[in-house]
Amino acid sequence: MRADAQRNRARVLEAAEEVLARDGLAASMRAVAELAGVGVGTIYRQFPTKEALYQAIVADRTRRLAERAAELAEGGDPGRALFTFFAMIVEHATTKKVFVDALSAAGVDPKAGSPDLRGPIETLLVRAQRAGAVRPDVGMPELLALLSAACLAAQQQGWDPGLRDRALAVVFDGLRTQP
Amino acid sequence: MRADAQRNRARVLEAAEEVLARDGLAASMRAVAELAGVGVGTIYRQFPTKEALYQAIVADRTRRLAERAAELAEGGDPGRALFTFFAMIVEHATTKKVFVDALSAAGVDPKAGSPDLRGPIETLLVRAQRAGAVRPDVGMPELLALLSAACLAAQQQGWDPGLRDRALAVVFDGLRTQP
Amino acid sequence: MRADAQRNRARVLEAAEEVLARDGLAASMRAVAELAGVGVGTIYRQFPTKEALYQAIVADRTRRLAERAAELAEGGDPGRALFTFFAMIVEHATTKKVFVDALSAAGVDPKAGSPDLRGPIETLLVRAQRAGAVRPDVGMPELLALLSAACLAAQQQGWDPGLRDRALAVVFDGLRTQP
Amino acid sequence: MRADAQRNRARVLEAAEEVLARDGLAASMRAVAELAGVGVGTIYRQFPTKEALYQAIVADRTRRLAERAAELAEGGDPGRALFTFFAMIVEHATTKKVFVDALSAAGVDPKAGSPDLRGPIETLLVRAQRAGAVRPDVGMPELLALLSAACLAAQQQGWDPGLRDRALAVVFDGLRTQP
DNA sequence: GATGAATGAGAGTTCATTCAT
DNA sequence: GATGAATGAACTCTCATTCAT
Repeated sequence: MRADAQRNRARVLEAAEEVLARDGLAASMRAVAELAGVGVGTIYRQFPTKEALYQAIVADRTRRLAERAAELAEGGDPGRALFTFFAMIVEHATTKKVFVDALSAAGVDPKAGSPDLRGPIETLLVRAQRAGAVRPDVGMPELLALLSAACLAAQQQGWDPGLRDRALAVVFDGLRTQP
Repeated sequence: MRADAQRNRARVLEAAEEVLARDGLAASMRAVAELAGVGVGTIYRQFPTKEALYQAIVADRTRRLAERAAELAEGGDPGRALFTFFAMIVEHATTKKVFVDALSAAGVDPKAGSPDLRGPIETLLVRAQRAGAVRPDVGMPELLALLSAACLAAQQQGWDPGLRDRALAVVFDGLRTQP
Repeated sequence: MRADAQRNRARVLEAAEEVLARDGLAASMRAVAELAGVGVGTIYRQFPTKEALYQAIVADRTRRLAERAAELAEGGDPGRALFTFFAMIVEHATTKKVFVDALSAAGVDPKAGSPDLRGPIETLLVRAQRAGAVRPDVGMPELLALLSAACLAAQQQGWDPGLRDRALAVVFDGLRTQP
Repeated sequence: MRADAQRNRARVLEAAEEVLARDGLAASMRAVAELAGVGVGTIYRQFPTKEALYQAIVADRTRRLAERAAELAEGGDPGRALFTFFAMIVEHATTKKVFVDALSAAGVDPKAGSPDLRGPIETLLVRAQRAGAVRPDVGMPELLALLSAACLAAQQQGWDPGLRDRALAVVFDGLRTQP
């Protein structure tokens, strides 16, 4: 791919995230193009469809999160690692507001359930359970469900850091091995 | 208001809920009108705007849920009452799928945070805390945040009853007074 | 159908014929709407698709021509009747220029082959053959082929009346019973 | 012109004919470029405009047909020569379907009237009339009109060989010296 | 000279909203 | 009061054409 094409692709993705965050699902391709400073045709060269653009955003973001998960899985306190990742991903959702629902409504699993992320998260969960930090009867489905729920609510209602901490504290307590 | 106008209002609200549930945000006024068996003009006579129609649905639904909360607050096990109401509202979200995001994306607070519901929920929470069934350091903000989160995720991802139970079990454990 | 809707439908059809004649296949719905003095939405209310509009024009025109054919079939010189109708239809194509190709390219049979017209034309042909005015070995397929050909060329190249007469004279001589 | 440029020009013309035949008027430059195995820019270097490309195709084809006409004019039965050429050109139109209308709709005279072909055809006509095979009162305008008509209809409606023969038989009979 | 990425006007179509019937 | 025909802005997407690489 040519250098300019690559640069434009990046600009489009960035702009699309921002516009999606502002306008939600109703975001128009024209708005994305204007923010990116390119013509609409340029977007369509890279992403044949509006939905394809959305999916590309998800994929991009998922990849970055998966990397962070892998890092966390390699060292330190297993329980802490899982909770840290959980909190991090929710914080992410808050920052890049509105984007989760846009995507999931577009038929894309919200990031947590996205295939690439399942593996890394499962690793974190299993490690935490082996270390006795998390109840052994908690499975991936409910963990992902809770994660998605927190992401959705955080971004849609704009959880501030304090609220996020308090809400997640409840969830983490529920996940912890009960004495 | 004339009798037929009142009947029409009810039919429109009912149809709007169903169409919203089916088509999500993209629901068109025409579709609502057709299902209700009225002309689009008739809708506009009652609801000046699409958004006004949505808000009316929320209000309608909120009112009914508030009634249920009040009933629950009057008798029985206080802890059980809170959790029952919590679960009930999430189940509701699953059934009337897609409608939460449609509304919240339209600028309407998801039902849980809606003013009319705050009071009844607070009553349930305070009672449960007084009875020692729920941790005293849990406040309304995080309770509502968790409730919204569960509703959003449940309806957007179609939580089945089993998943709902397991996910809520974690949250409820986190809310319960820790030994 | 309401009176105003009917009036608009007629205006749209008329405008569409004219625009099609001017711009050919590339005619835009917006151009039709502007000439008709209505909004584009008004067109779409009556004709769900650009192609549907085109087909409606064909149907309209076919119906009118079929009526003329029926009239001709009822009296007078059978040979003359066939040739008169043939010439009339070609003249028609010249006047309402470009519309034939627009339609046929849109997948619609050029008027001559259009189902409603087959019957009336066959009647004229058979009568002319029985009267000995037209060669008995000429069949409908080639008659329609020649008719279509003349229509297409007449409208696409704007045959003037003199040219039309001379070209059709050749065809008619070829159709006539050879001595 | 460099050798590779010349080769590209040929490839583009060939591809353009094929694409035009397949997609008709809606043929896109991109499709032509892809089939030719060149970039779109390469086409634009040789043909400043889409229409220029179309005209070049016509010119190319006309030149080849003119050569055939000249060959036919040199020997054999004059009447037969005219009719043979007439039939040949119509068959051509059938094979390279859709292309005639694409061109003529683009404002290009259908091949028969194209300047380069007028001369050769006139030669054939005059020879046939001198030999007494064709009526002396038939002029070039109506001959070209009939030829165009047959070409247009043949390609637009996909005349099969049998239909072509029967339709042309009528025209040829009309052209022949009447006893 | 060749390439194909970028452009942006313009295409068909939809839909919230208005208003004559 | 009810109706649904009319409106036209806005949408997604295409494609002839230009120009940096």
